Amino acid sequence: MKSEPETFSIEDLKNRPGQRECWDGVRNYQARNFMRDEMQKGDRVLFYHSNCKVPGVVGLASIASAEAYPDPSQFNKKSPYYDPKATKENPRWMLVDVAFEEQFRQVVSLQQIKEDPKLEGMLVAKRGMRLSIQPVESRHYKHICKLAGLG
DNA sequence: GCCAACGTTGGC
DNA sequence: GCCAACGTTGGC
Repeated sequence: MKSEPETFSIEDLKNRPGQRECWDGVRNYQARNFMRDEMQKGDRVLFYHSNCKVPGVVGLASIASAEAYPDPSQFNKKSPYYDPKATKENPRWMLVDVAFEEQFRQVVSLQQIKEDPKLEGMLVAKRGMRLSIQPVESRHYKHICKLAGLG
């Protein structure tokens, strides 16, 4: 899951009460569908910092909600994520809660990901891939953890 | 700050 | 339903 650290960083997640937060503001259907249809409580997440000095995976999180539920910010007129076409009866945007697990001592940078043959095919390294939530293959996940120095 | 790639919008 | 125009993402 990608986030711009200036907006919401892994440190922010770590410092939230209960070290968890709802992943609001996703306004892309494909990303929404991943949260709604693919994610289950306890699933591990690679936390990725984008649009920053060293983009890359900065730590681990996990899915903390039993299932996806409507993103409250879509109903909030004061929110930058407000969606006038969404109604409570027919919400358009769903989210999951995410819990902090680990912060890597060192970022596994996008450049590292691109250069490592064992990470070949990772979506995040593909040209033009902007999707903010992406599936990660188990072998890629494991290798990222290894690079980060985790057992 | 540039700009390529992509997603969404809306006129027709 | 096509597609041009526009807005956003995000690496560089």
